[in-house]
Amino acid sequence: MGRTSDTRENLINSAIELIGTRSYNAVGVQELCEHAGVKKGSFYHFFPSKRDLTLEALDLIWKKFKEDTLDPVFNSDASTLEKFGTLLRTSYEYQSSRKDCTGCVTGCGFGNLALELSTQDEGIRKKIEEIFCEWTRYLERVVVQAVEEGVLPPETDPAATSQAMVAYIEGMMLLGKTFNDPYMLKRLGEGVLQLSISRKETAEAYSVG
Amino acid sequence: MGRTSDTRENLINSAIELIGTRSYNAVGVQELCEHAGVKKGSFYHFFPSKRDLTLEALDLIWKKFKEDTLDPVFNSDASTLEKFGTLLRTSYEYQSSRKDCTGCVTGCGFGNLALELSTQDEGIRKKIEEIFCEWTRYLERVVVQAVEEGVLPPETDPAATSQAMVAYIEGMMLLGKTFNDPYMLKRLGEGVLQLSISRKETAEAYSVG
DNA sequence: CTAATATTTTACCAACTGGTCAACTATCAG
DNA sequence: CTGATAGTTGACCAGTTGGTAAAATATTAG
Repeated sequence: MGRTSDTRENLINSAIELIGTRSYNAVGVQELCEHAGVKKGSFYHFFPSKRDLTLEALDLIWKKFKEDTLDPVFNSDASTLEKFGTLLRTSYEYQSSRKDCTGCVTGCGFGNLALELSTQDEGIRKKIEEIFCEWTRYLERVVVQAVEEGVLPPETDPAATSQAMVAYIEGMMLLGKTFNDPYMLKRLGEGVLQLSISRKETAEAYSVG
Repeated sequence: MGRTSDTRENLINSAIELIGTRSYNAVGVQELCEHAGVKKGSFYHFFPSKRDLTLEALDLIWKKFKEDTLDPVFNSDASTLEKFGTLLRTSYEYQSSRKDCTGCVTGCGFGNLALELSTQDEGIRKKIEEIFCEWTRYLERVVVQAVEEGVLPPETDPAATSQAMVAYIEGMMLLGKTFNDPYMLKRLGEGVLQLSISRKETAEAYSVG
């Protein structure tokens, strides 16, 4: 019954586009509405607040990232080396295209919002934490596979290593954005494989002082 | 001649404290003034804009970080392993204390502002880029030393490796903030040493597809 | 003691913030 | 054709945003 419309989706996509290239606080409800071709009243018909829109936008980009990148890459029968390589290359190409059309390397939408809002909005922080956890689990499976293939050493701790990889990838995106240089991702990408952490060895190495 | 005051310093310190625990856009000029015990007119007597205050705040935290952490650690005659270990432990302890007194892991002030403002303010982006460059140079010297000590393999590329380390540390801080868990830094810290990149080997490993 | 100067204060601004509400309109199921 | 329902609209709100300008007040060097 009643009318149907794609206003809801338009608003979510506008949020992804605008907040993704600038920041949460730099984009107002007004601008979001103008970009979506919608009046402010409609905004609050669909979303109780800007924050709730953002939460849904996070869900959507994570879903898309899984469908478009993570699943195709990690469900393929490629070697682990190829899988990591493809993931990194995809990130590089995406940031490259962002720079071409917006003038800026925009970085990772999750990392961006995490640093801007984690200390101020527990709900958003929690959501991104969960996304990072899921992402880590994706990588963990490949790390296990890599150990089986002999690409990573047998003492490798898959949980620690995959989390370190997520950290490294986020740091890579952060530097790419800071230097506004997509090529940074290409160069840094070469380091991910180095991150295989074997608990026993390294834990001791640092317990000085 | 004329009056003297510490209003300027107070404002810079307020900016470090407030923007550092929240975000640039979440803290207004008004609040900055209240925290510094100063009227808004005084603010604009010393700084042409909030942005300029922020630029100076960045200078100060970088200067302090060098004096309090980087210089003491890296000019010591400790082994490279101890140097990296101390740097990491200092980060952990600082974020730990932040959590104790603010309730939040606040992360790296440079990374925070970089992700929030890089696409919107070229001057701030450039300043943080320069800071990351200087930081990389600090680490590079230690990487060279580590190669000499035999802690890192002789094929190590010091420039690439030190940059990868900065990326990794920033990613570590990002995850620490996202999970609001200082212990994350402790666990992830164990991975830095793995990052020694030898150009020839890894570059080829990824040139698939 | 004075005069030049540095700092502080007060009052003000237009533009914008996120958000509300009630009236209005299009649309779909029966 | 009707009525319930879903979506749209525009006017409105109080509070805040970054920033301005001029008058008032300390302070210090000479």
